[in-house]
Order: sequence, then structure tokens, then C-alpha cells
Amino acid sequence: MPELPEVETIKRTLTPKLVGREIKDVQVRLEKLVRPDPRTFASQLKGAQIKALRRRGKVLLGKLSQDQAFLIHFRLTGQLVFLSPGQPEPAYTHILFHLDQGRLAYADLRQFGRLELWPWSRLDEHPFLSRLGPEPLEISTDAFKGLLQRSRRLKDLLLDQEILAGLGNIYVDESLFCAGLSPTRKANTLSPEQAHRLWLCIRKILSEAIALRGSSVRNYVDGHGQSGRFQERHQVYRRRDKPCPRCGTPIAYTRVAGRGTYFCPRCQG
DNA sequence: GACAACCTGACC
DNA sequence: GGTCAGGTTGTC
Repeated sequence: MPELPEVETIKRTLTPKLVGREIKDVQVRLEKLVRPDPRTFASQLKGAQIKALRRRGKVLLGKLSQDQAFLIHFRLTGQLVFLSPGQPEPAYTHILFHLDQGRLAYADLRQFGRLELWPWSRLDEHPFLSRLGPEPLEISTDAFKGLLQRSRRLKDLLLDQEILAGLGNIYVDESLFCAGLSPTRKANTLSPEQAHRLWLCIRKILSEAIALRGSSVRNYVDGHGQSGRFQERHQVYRRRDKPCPRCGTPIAYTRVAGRGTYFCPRCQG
């Protein structure tokens, strides 16, 4: 589920609830979701204080006391929701953190997400984090043009987290529509103007999605359990056969890079 | 590159 | 019964 705007929204909604809190106890109900093993995971977290929340690509990071950090990758259906006293757990809650004030539930219908502990000072050595590409909201237009100097299809390239960290299926399709570029266009065939336009579109789409608190297409919710609203602004994603907002041509659906792909066959060349 | 795997559920 | 699903990884 969550791509960059959703993880950013989770981070922002949870920061005031979690920063300064002490973890009193951890219940791991589905052992395969955590690393290292559940006993170590729980005992290391017990007594730790949450100092700050960060985001890198689609990963949520928690800075803890004692040079510890937790990493959460939500994959497709992970949710992290703060519960006030008496508030019921979400369905599919697999891990429950008991804090000095309130509880924090990790729920995950498809069980693909992962929670991990890692020393905060050595995050640059983490096997996944260390390979992530730059943040799309921080990269310069010139550096972005450099990323496009490969003969891969645009959709493959933009989904590759080692090239750019944070875009997923929704925001790649929306960005390519915004820029008027076909998902199968080779990245190194763009003119400088087209490359600049794509850079602008990615920034615009992600910023607007964050402002609207993410896209709730299926079961994404923020740290309060609330849905986002950017799905109402999607131009192509999940709009197969509906008229293109720009030219009225029915939106096409194909498979590119193994993912369902929506685009306007007329506007996106 | 394409495809299966990891899971559960929604929808036709 | 089949298809599809905000992701990543491993195997041809």
C-alpha cells in the first residue's frame, strides 16, 4: 500500500503521539513479521523511548534511545495506528506496542510488511536502506536528468527504488500522465524539456498527495486510522475505460513491469 | 524482461 | 472459477 505520500502522512500523524513515549511492552502475535527473532525484538524495545520519526523512501524509521532504531516497511497492506485508551484494535493487528500513554497497533491483512530493529548510527549500512536512490522531493532537476540516462522503460525505471526512492504504482502512473509520457517510453529518449516536465510532475503529484493525506484506494489509513483523499484526484490510476480528463479518449490498461498500468493512449507519447 | 512467491480479500 | 491488488525478491 503506502508509497511515499502515505508513509509521510503516517509519520506526520504519529509524530505528536509517539515522540517522547516509552515502550512498556510489545506483543508479537505473528512472528514472521519481525526481525530479529520475536523475543529479541520485544526485549530490545521494552523500556526504549521514541525520540523521533523519519521517512526514507517508503520506509518509516523510529529513532529510539540507546542508539536503536525500528524500521517499518508496509509493503501492500500494512497499517500503523495509534490507539487511545479504550479504542478497539484494527482488524488484522499482528503486533501491539503498549506505551506509557496509549497503544500502537501494527495491522497487516496480507502479512507482507516487515518490522526490524537496527542500530540508529549504522542505518547507512542497512542492506535495504543503503541501496535506496535519492528522494524524489529533494533531487535537483539536473541530477534527475542523470537518472534517465538509461535505455529502460520509464515505468520500470521510476518503480526501481534504487534509482529513486518512494514512487510506487499509483504515483508513477499519475506522474507519467501529468508529463504526457508513455510508460513504455525509453528513459534516455526524452528531450531536456520532457525530462524537466517529468521532474516537475513528480514533485507536483507527490506534494499534492501529501497535502491530501495520501491515496486510500483500498485499505490505506494514516496513524489515526483515517483515510486520505488524493484518490479523488487520480487522473488515470484505476480509471480503465473512463474518459481521459484531457482529451476524452478511454483510459487504457496494460501490464508494464509486471504491474497494472493505466495511461491515456492519446496524450501519453 | 517475464513470472512466481509471499498472503488475504474483493469483485465478476 | 478466475482476476486483480499502494511491494519486494528471487528464478529463469
